[in-house]
Amino acid sequence: MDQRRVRILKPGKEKKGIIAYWMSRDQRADDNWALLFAQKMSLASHVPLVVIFCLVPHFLEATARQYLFMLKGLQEVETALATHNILFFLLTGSPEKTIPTFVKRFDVSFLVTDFDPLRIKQAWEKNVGEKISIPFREVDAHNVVPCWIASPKQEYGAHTLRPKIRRLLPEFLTPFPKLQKHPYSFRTQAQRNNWNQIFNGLTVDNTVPEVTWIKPGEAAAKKVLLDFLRSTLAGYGRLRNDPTRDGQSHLSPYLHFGQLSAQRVTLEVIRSNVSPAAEEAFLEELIVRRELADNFCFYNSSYDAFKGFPRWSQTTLNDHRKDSRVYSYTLKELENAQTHDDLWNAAQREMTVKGKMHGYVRMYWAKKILEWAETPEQALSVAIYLNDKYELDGRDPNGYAGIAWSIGGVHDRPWKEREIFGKIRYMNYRGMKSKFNVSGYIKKVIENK
DNA sequence: ATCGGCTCGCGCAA
DNA sequence: TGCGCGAAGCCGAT
Repeated sequence: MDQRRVRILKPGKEKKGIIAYWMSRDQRADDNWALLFAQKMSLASHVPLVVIFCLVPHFLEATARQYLFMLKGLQEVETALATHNILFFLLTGSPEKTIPTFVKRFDVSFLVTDFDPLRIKQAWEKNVGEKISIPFREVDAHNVVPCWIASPKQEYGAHTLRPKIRRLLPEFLTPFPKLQKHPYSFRTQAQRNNWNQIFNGLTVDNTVPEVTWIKPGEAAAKKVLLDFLRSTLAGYGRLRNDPTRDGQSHLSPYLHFGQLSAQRVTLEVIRSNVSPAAEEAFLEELIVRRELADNFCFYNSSYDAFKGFPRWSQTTLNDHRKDSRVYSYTLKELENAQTHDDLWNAAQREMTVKGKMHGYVRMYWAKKILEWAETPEQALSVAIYLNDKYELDGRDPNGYAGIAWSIGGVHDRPWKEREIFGKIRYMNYRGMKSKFNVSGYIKKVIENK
């Protein structure tokens, strides 16, 4: 494995004792560079390997929809790890407490975690590091090109990140070694996790129910990937922006929870021998756009705030604060899809019912919130609130970057100045109608197809 | 249907 | 210092 994937969070020499991988963003047994790295270290030291996951109650306001998708995936991870002689611990509570306690209790000698650019994970890592005295490593198991290697700074747009990724891709797009059956067993009194008890004990928002059109877990993810390669990839470039067609990959929930590796998807797409145009269109989204979102969140800690917008955008939005808003809605009205705009209502309804709004409509949806909100700050917080509450892949850098693009011109350029938006790119109903069959989309959402 | 202008600033060439 | 060009568009002219 390329050592540039690994960052040293805490240096130090390894003592005797087991090695632990604190799994967080990359919730899978296969194709996981953080797990593979932890196993390599354990094999070199001839010690057992364990995997820990910290279940945080009320994580960033996540709902039953997201918790159940995640936990069912983790249940599968436990089984897969067990066949490799690796124990899986599900701890409940804040990682800042549970991880150091675990390290002490089981004499962990070396700690590995996976990379996540969001503030909360970065803070957890910092606080865990301060409370332990063993070496601590972070592995970027999510991106094909590790975030800090792709670029050392916040990029201005896809066009500045793209050439950097392209140059490094041959170095990082390598096949995955197989996880080995671990030869060193961990003897402990720890009992297997009681999943029913975990599901029933959840004290999260139950008003947002599970969805059934997409199944959680690594096995389901691989099946969806196969279906995509077989039937959708060839037309991806042509159909992905038409929400009345089934032209998307549907992989984002799996990628978000790390139930599927973007690098695995890339390898399979290339192996599929699809046309170069379709391959390029899809890899642009899968790699360049996703890794740009990680870059944005990692290097801009205000990724969900007005002050995280580029200067020109803050200036122009400030110039238009006093513009009169023609429409205005309460959060409840928005949440219940009760606006005058039937396309917007359909988009909102698609999200609340399916847990996934079509990518192209998402831009329109967020820009309308800016148009109707009293301030850009309110627009931002409402869009993030709704996205994180209903989307299966809420709380993802992709979501924050997408909303910042729509409302704050992040990774975009200025356009013709107008009311409220200032120089932020404008989108309207007329434009949507010229791009796809709006009434067909609305009908499709209402019929829940 | 198609085209240019809108408007900012990076990044590279010179 | 100059210049080309960019994540998803709009608008008006032709």
